[in-house]
Amino acid sequence: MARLSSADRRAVLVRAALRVIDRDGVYRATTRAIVAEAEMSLASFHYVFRSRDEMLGELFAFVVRREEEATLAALSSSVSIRQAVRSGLQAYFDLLAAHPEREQALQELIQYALRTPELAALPGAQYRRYVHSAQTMLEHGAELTGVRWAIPIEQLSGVLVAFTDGLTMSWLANRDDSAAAALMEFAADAIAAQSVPARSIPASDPPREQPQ
Amino acid sequence: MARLSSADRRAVLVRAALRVIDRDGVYRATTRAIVAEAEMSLASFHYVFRSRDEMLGELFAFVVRREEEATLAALSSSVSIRQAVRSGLQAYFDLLAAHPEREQALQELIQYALRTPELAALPGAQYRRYVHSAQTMLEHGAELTGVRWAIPIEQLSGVLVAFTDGLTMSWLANRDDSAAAALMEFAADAIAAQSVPARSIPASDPPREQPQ
DNA sequence: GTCTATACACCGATAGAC
DNA sequence: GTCTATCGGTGTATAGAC
Repeated sequence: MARLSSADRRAVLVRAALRVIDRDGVYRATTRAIVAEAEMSLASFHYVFRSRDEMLGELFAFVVRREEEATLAALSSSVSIRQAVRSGLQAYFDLLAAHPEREQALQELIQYALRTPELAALPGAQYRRYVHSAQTMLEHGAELTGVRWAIPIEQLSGVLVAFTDGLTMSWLANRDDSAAAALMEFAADAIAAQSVPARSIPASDPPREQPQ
Repeated sequence: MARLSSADRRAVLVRAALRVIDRDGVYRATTRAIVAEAEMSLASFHYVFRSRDEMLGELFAFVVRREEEATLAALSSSVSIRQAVRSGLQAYFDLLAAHPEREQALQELIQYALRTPELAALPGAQYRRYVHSAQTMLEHGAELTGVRWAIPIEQLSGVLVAFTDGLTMSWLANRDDSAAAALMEFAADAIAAQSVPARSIPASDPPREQPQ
């Protein structure tokens, strides 16, 4: 194998490991399988990574970053906030349907990290980043469509993330596209119901639920 | 070890395996660790189970059954349907908070089963059972509080399961009780909003959400 | 820096004594 | 029916030649 800088070799190995994990699962992504995928020797792995777990930590960060970028890019122009939320969910679902192995791999990585003391803090951090992304989308969507949120935005972001988690779990389990669509319709309705026109005086009959 | 019937020995091993999985994860629940936990010899394991995967299949069925019974038992008497849904969610959450290892173990088992051809059908079946449980609860709750559902019950059951999945994922990641409570409030509102009084004439302003 | 060869632990599963 | 002993294989990680 050609001479590579340490950073380059780490990146090559992380990408190779990701292909193995997508294909065969975290459990089978052994150091041997990874270096075979990357077409390099086993010793080269341990020349740039102290351990397999160290590599998995770097891989986890890479995956979270990639996922974040993909979903944030999906903010389309919409006339209503309901439509904006709905199409944001659709963009996520399209990603899920196009690469189910990736989402499954991410779930496995979360479980693995939770069981590994050295990596146990990563899932919490990843989750906070997702909530933050959701918050950005909700704020931006509200601004674009001229509404504001009637309940605290942090709370609503958590709800949106929970919806996408639930969507992911159920679709991975049954691959039922129409059930997924129904769930997204429901979620878009329920979230949009928490919006009020941006310039209106706060209603005396306060927020909670029901039409917009 | 005393002589046991095959069925008894299988049950003993399944329960021991469950303790190991709760404590150390599916990945570390090796045949050796399991028989050590059960205080029997390795050969006894293979006397009653053809393979480790065969045992895990039996264990998976056991866990799904246990989970189902626990949630179905939680249907309390409530005056409003919102309150009924809310307390149903609370009952599930109490279970989750009391035994987080169990839910984490279940997630791992699902991932493992999806990667194992012999067990790949189990998660789908488990998911259908959950949706069915949710449907039973929603039907029963509606009956008790004198309402009916404005959208198809299968659809609403899927939503409820998605909420519990999202609740599970987020709480396992951040252990934030108040965020979990906020999510449950939101879910109870959103689901109860799909109910109408049982004896009323269907509203002319029809029940949000598309028919399927 | 990169390789081959190997150490050493542990895996699932089985043979064969009792 | 239950055990000890062991097989063949694979895991992570490292030693040492080049």
